[in-house]
Amino acid sequence: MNALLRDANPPLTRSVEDYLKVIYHLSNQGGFAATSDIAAMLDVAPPSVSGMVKRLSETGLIEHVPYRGVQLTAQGRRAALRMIRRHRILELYLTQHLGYDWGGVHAEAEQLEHAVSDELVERMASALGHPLYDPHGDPIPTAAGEIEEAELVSLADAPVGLKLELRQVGTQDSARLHYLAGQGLTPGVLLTVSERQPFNGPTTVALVPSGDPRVVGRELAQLLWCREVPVDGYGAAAR
Amino acid sequence: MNALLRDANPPLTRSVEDYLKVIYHLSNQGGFAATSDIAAMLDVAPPSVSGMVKRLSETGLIEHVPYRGVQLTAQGRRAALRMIRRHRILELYLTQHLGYDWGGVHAEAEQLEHAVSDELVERMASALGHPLYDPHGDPIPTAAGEIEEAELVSLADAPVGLKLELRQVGTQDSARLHYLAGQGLTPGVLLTVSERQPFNGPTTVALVPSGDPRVVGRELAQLLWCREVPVDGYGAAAR
DNA sequence: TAAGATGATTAGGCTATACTAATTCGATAA
DNA sequence: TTATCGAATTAGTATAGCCTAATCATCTTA
Ligand SMILES: [Mn+2]
Ligand SMILES: [Mn+2]
Ligand SMILES: [Mn+2]
Ligand SMILES: [Mn+2]
Repeated sequence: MNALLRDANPPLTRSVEDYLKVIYHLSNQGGFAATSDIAAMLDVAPPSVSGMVKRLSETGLIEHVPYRGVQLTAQGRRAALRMIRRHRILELYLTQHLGYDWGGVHAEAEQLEHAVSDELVERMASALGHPLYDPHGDPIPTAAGEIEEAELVSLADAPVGLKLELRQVGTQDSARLHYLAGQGLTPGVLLTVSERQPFNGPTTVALVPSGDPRVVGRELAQLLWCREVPVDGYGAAAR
Repeated sequence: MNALLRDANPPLTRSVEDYLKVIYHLSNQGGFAATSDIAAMLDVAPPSVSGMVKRLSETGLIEHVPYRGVQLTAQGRRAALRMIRRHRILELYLTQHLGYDWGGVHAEAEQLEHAVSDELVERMASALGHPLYDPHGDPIPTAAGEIEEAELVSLADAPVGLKLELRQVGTQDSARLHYLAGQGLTPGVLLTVSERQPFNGPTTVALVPSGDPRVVGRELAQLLWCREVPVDGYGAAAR
């Protein structure tokens, strides 16, 4: 078959969709996604990434600077955000309508995101009342491809004394998620930073309004992304 | 990599899963599924089927008699029924919980059946109350791999005068399904055969209890599979 | 500034799945 | 009983993904 006659815009394969998502996450802060980081996140060998990168840049989904890394083009970014929308709507639907807990949804959504039709995604979004956040607090991109960019501080960096709303939990690891849920540390919770031990020590917080203390080690604290709340306090209701 | 060290039981690919399903449907009545019929149903070229048939028989999923066709082994049959269970539960879930109509579910389920986990399938089955039939009236295999074998007559062959319950609609074509639904011809409906024109002519039925007449051409009548109902009449309630 | 170390790429191969063109088998019909 | 025809198979090729081993580029450090 003549290459010129081949479909100019074939649908993306599931591999390509996953590559675009991880490139989005790795280059989100404006930088380049490195080959080895992409390889690690997708659990493939670095040469596999080099090969895929060649194809993706030929099709105009990414920009490749050899030995530096890659970034998404506008087209690639649109495709990535479409996948992220699907993934997060699926996660929320599975928790809200099918009894999944937030530690178990990720793996299921990782598969389903490639199989659902646009129609099904939008039907689930409707059934959920067009939600803005997934079960982990991550913002759901709109169908038009816009995504909320919140300025959040990690609990590991938040100064003592601050009152915070926990907004996002930055892991998909189900053991960590289950532990955090057991501690009552889920998106939407209010807390104040009561102290922090030196030398990368744990952070102690007090839940609001109960006042219950929680001691959070640095590894987990780095995963807890928070929004500062005015101390007089109706920030959560205003969200 | 040494072939002997490769995974002895790799998960089935989506292609393999679809081949097994169509072989099941084509060889259901005990016969052999022909290469060209498999090719037509999967919309691939016959040599592609020959190649796949070789691999599937090497892995013990089918039995191949060259130039005759193929049949499923016990293992292949189990795999096929597992896919059919997934497909039918998905179809029913999409219609019952997400507002799909019965003409639109098939294509969606055809993709999702390969992506859902066993856990998700069983959660959907629970949410549906462990249903026995899909939206088209087809029986849903159990998780253990058993399937109801009903003796049904096609409306095209049913003798005049008989009282019938419409049980299954044997097509996935959405135009035909929409038309039939518009005529009130959906699984569970009761009807009596009032007359049939000769020379492959249409069959006229009366809906029960309304008595409304419906004239059904031979092509559609052949798709309507019915169960005979005792004339005194509580068959439907006993189902 | 030259050597390592580290990370990226190229070279070469493998499997799954499809295709077209050529060939072969088997059933039917002269 | 053989010629023929349609179905099935084989031969050969392509693409998407992945791999390991070898090479190459860039950054760091002595
Ligand atoms: Mn995925
Ligand atoms: Mn999430
Ligand atoms: Mn179906
Ligand atoms: Mn399918």
